[in-house]
Amino acid sequence: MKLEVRTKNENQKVQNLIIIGIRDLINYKNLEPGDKLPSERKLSEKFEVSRSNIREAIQKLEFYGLLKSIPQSGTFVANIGVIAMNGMIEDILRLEDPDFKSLVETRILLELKTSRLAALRRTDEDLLKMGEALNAYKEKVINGQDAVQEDLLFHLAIAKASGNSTMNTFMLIITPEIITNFEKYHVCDSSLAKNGIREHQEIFDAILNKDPQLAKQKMKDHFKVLYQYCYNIID
Amino acid sequence: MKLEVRTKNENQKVQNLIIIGIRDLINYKNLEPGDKLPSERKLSEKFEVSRSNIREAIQKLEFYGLLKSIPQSGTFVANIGVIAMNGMIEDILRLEDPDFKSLVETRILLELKTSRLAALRRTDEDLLKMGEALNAYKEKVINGQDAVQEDLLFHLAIAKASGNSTMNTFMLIITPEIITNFEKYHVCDSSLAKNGIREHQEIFDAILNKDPQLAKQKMKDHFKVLYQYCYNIID
DNA sequence: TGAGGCTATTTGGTGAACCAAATACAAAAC
DNA sequence: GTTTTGTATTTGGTTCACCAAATAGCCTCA
Repeated sequence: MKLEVRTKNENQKVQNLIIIGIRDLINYKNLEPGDKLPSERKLSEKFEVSRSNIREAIQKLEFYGLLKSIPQSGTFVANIGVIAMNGMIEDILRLEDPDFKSLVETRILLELKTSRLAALRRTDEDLLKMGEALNAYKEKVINGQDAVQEDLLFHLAIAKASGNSTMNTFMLIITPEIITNFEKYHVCDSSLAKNGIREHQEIFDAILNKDPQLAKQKMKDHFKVLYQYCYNIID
Repeated sequence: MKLEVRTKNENQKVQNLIIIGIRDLINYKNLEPGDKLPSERKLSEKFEVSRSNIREAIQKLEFYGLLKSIPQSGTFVANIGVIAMNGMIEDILRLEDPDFKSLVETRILLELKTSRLAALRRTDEDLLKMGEALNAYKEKVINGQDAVQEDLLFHLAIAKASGNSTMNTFMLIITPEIITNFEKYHVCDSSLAKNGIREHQEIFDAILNKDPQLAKQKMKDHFKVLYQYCYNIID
């Protein structure tokens, strides 16, 4: 087999072709949930790609919960039916990279909820962590330094305090992209940052006092400026 | 180097140790954003693990946007500062597996939004796909068959129509787990399913007529039963 | 006949060798 | 002194050979 170096884009294309192949295999061979896929070696032969490529594709489908690999045994179709399998694979194939606007939109949605949940569920330890993050943020802003990172870490602390691990994970996934774009577009400059201290403090207090409605409202206020700022940049 | 077979749990532990090692390296060596990490070989030597293990750990951090690998060049620290880096790595290490309750909670949050956005942004093509999914669902229910998959595919079609790729991705991530649990707990039995047709139709109509408020409300109604049902199971 | 154990094969996982692009560095050319 | 060119090294990616667990088939013995 000749050795090829592929660009990321080409690699993506190959992977998608393998995923299509696996989908067709499931359809054609009428594989039910729990059935075993052909071995990685056979698949690599059949699709005429390396075993690594096969493994990558399988890992991707495993990430989305469609397959399940078991060591020394085989790769199995997950416990969702063929219809859902086909639908989801189609969606995964067509999935596009997230744009900044969609990230901000999703962040706001998540955070209005996490702030509310945090007010309901926060433990004393959560509160301590949030306090630390808030102080780190304040200090930076007062010294006139850039505080985008500390800002986001405070928000992540809230997500953690929400007690919802899924939302916490999702916040972690979108945060780096948010930070990068904020720094790129100079969102959260010093003029915004001064209000930021007050707004963060208000959110913190509401969560401290276990007032979910107020926590959500204060988060909303906090995002109001940010949101408009972002949309001016984007549109 | 001796060959070991590790359980998934042990593997997780090793990976976490490597991630901690990388974090310490960044801190101790004061690596700034954009700086290059030691090569995979050197890291594998330093941490006394195989290069595969190093690559896995790097790929995980790359998934969360903290590192960036460039072929034939090196692995670089992402463009977020050391503070955010440390905070996020700590969060990633402590991240727990999502529980069903947190999944349902997140799903409801996402879908109230996607239905609203879909009503605002749906294209004719989106509508077509949603219609197809709805019909497939109806047919199954009328025939008295299990329709969990078709149910979820209709909801995924809405997520796609929302025009928000981030939310679409997140819905794809949680859907398989939702399906599995629903089938496990026999959520969406026939009694629920008959109301389901009407409720789905109402959501569809609201999106068709581009009425965001109604779409959200109908989605809320749809989840009301479901939500209580789930909570009875869980708690 | 069938239950238990033994062996050969198959499987996903792992590690080492290898690849080509990128980089670093020094020598040569101007 | 500066630029260019040639070469050796370094790098993440890729492939291949091997591992041990799991499995399947067969044989043995009761």
